[in-house]
Amino acid sequence: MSKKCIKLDRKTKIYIYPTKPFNFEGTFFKPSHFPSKLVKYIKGKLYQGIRVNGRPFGLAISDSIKEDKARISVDIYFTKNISEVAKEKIKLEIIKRYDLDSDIEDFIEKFKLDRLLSAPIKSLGGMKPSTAYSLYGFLMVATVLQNTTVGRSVKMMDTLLSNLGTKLVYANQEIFLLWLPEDIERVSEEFLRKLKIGYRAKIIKRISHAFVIKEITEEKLREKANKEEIGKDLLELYGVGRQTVSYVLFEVFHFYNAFCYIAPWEQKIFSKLIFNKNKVPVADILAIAEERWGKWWMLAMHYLFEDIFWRNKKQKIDWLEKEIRM
DNA sequence: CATCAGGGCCCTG
DNA sequence: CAGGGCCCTGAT
Repeated sequence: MSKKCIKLDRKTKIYIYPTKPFNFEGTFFKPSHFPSKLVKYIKGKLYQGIRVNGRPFGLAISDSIKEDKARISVDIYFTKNISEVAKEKIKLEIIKRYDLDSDIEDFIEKFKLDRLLSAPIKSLGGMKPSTAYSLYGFLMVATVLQNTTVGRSVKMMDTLLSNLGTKLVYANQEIFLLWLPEDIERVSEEFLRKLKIGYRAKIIKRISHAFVIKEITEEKLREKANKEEIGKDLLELYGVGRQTVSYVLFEVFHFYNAFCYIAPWEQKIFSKLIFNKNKVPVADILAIAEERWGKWWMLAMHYLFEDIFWRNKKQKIDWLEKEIRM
C-alpha cells in the first residue's frame, strides 16, 4: 500500500483564451457534481492535479478577463523543471476537458428568450459541459457513483485515493491525483474489496486492465467523430452502461445531444423544472426536449439542471434537497 | 432489531 | 425486455 505525497514547490503561469461566449464559473465548477478530493473550487479558483507525460502537476485555474476577451489564467505547480512542450500539452488538455474551443453562440442566441432557458442563460450563458478528469478518471468516478448514495460514493473515493492516489501539496492546498490503470494491475480484487467498495472492485480491475492493454484509449476515441461509435466502444467495457455512456458523451466528448437517456433521479428533477409535476415519463421529457431544443437538447437540459443547483446553493430549495440524499 | 433502497449494470430466462 | 442480484450503509 503506497501512500504517496508530492510537494510541488515551483510555479509558472499560462493563459488560455476560450471561445466566446464563455462563462468561467459555470464551466469550471458544477454544483450538481459529486464532490471529491480530486478537485476543489475555492473563492473563484479551481484546483486540480493533472498528469502529463507521466509527471504530476498541480493546477490553479481562475478567471482573468482581458478587456473584451475571454481569458483564463492557469498557475502550474511542479517540481524541478517544466518544459515548453509539457506546458503546451497541459494547455491543450485543459482546452479539451473544459470544452474551451467550441462555439455555442447559436445556442445562446436561439434560446435566450426561451421561457425555460432565459433565466439560466442570463446567469450562466457561456457555460460549457466539462470535466476535470481524463476519460479513465471519469469512468472511475462513475463506477464509485453506481447504485449507492452520494455519501457512500464520497467515502469510497476517499478510501481509494488515500490507498492508491497521490497527494499533491501546492498553493496551500492538498489535492489528490488519481491512480493510474497500471497501479490497479498491481493490487488484487480482494485488496480492493477490503476498501469496502463491494462489487465495484471487479469493475475497477476490468476497466483498468482494458486501459493498460490499450483495448481502449482516450486518444483513439477522440479521433472518432460520431457519438454512436464512441458509445459502442464504451459500452463494451465491463461495468459501463448507458447512464455512464450518456454522461461521458456529453461531459468528456462534448456532444450537445448525447444519448437519449435520463436517469430516474434526474427524471424527477426535470419533471418539476419543465412540467411542474412530480414524475413525468422519461419518453415525454425526451420528446419535449428534442422538439424544443433540437440538436442542443442535452446542453439545454444541462443549463436547466446547473441553474437549479446554483440557486439551491444560494438559497436552499426544499424539494431539490430531498432528491440529493447524502 | 430487520429491512430496504440508493445518482447502475450484468446476466438470465 | 423485465427483473433479480450485487457490496455496503444509513434511514426507518
